[in-house]
Amino acid sequence: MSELPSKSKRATSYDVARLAGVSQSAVSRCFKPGASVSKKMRDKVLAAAKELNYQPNAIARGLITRRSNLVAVLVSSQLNFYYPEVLFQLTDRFSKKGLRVLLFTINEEEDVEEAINQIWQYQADGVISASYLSEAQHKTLEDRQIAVVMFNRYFNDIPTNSIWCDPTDATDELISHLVDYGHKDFGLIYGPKYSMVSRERMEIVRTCIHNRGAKIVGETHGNYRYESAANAVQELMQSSPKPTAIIAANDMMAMGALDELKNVMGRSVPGDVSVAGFDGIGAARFAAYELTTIRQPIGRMAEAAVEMMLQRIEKPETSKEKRVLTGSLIQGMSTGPVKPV
Amino acid sequence: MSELPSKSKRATSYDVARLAGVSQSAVSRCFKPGASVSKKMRDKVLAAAKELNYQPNAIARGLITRRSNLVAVLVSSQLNFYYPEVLFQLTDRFSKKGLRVLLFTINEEEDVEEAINQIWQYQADGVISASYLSEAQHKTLEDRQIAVVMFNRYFNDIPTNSIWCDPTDATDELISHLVDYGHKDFGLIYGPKYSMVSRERMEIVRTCIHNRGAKIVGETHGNYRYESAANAVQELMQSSPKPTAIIAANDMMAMGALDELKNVMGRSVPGDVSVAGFDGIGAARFAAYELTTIRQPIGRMAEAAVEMMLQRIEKPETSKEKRVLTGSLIQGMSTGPVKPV
DNA sequence: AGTATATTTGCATTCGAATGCAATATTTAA
DNA sequence: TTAAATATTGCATTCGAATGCAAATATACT
Repeated sequence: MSELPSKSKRATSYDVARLAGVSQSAVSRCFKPGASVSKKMRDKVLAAAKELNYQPNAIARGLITRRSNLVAVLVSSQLNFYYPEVLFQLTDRFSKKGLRVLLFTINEEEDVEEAINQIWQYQADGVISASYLSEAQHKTLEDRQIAVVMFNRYFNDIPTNSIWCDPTDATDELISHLVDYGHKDFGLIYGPKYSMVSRERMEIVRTCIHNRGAKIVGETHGNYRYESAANAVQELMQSSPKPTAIIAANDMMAMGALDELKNVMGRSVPGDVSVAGFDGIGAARFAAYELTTIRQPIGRMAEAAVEMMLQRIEKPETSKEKRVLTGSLIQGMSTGPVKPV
Repeated sequence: MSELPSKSKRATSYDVARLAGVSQSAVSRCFKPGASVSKKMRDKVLAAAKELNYQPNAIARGLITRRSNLVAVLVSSQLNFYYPEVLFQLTDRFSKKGLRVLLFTINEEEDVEEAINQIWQYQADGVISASYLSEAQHKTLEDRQIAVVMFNRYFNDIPTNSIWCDPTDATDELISHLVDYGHKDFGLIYGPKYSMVSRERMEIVRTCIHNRGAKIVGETHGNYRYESAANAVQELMQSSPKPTAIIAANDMMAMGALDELKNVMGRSVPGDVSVAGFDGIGAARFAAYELTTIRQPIGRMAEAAVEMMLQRIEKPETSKEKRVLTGSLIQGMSTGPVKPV
């Protein structure tokens, strides 16, 4: 008949217990899903909890249960619209499963180390990496019993829990379309040299091009960002013969390439040059681009990643798994027949 | 001489203390910045800590200090490139200040309630809201002593800690340019009805237009997303006289409007119609758009928000503050003189 | 009713680090 | 050299919820 509860001080399970006239353990059990509690007890406790605005303290809970229900998500902070899409998809889904997202943006290699430290300090239950992560760093996390799921990357040498998108079929479809359209000379824009995704995608592209009897007249690198495509295109257009089709390792660069061709170099797309990318980000569908692209099913990939993460957190010992979804070709307006000479 | 440390079990401050032959309190103090520790002690402890891979457990620390060093960030999950930019800027900066970001994506009103619950459970020290937040919800957070900083929004009726961007001068500059270019008939695309940002921006636009002796020939609403601009533009172009300049409440809609005009309706921009937006997002600078827009200094706003948040967390009692930065006009290629008839 | 069984509840302890206070060590001043 | 002042260290307790185990209560069965 005296304490004002929530105003100055947060109510604890003891406060609720006192008000409801039961033990603290009882309160705790009322907030634990499968626990053994009678209906009468639960009603009493929940009423008291409501009155005091009580919500269990996740910090205290985490301390004793050794489960923080936090998942760290590592994404690159570069201006590549792919990352926000992935991040938001993951976050929405984790929320629904009762996990909170601790966000880490990665600019440079060192940021990963710092993130790993923080992840360890905060006892995150798991990590989704959609960013660089060395094998050593991966191992550090595993050693510390933190579940790791790699999003759109994996290691060749060690088993990894990962979600991967296989663009092979869609790429073949893309290239054969282009070849059917009369394209024989291709220019390729890779992502950064260290990027496995880029290497893998472009390797498939190369193979398909050769299989279809066409050839690569120029290859260069960008850094996955829009701006980096401008130089790349300039360089490719120096080749002789000039490419009639340009494939970029992601949509951001494809958009940059398309803009450079149309708006700076005054070429028409797809009239003079066809352009295609990878990812299928939202912006690729904007009318200014209508990009032909190999789409990753980001929603389904996120779904799979979340599922795998829950799995790993529950049963850390089960063997590693690589889940592969397939990319699909989106036929946009940025590719078309070669202009008759 | 027996326990293997990190492999199966995480080292605690006690383990470090034992190895270094000191007390647990000493270990704790070695990890607290300003604490009283001799050099000898610190060296011994840090060496032991290193050997055991020890990092203080943020969860346990949070329990006793009542500071989680977590900041919740609420952003809308809609596909509007403005949010990721803000989010990443905030996250980068919070990291540097030793705060972790707990991310909440908001789809619908109810998500906010859930987020508030989680914030309470996780004892977040503060909340940055770049999303809906009702006065009642704001009050709930304040009552619970959680620092709240509103990003790009504020309440009229109650004092709020907020960061706001004032576009007045830049808008006046924009409109006067347009009027000088001969524009007399304006079409406006608002954001969603409930959006204060939209209302405020467009009110300024209206005022400027009237002050300059031009007139508004059509007004309609979008939902801030790219796609929503298509209908809006169709509607505006039914007006008579038709607008020669269209101002959208954000860049996403301006981009959508521009694309609808150019690529669907076959008008030239800025030849037939000039288009301008608000925000100054990265995509607005793409060559396909080169949007004229009123830029928010997102980096500086994020900086200010982080600063204010730290301030609030340290000294919750200091009086509320609204910090206003000014927007600036970016002259792109999407606006120009009216075509002579 | 009386016993056996199943369900609820409470007690006491635990998780890992921080901190006020007292005890000890070190430095300074005289 | 010694007393006084200062800097370090350790002890013991605290934060708030979860849980194994034992005690108490309810239910089922004969």
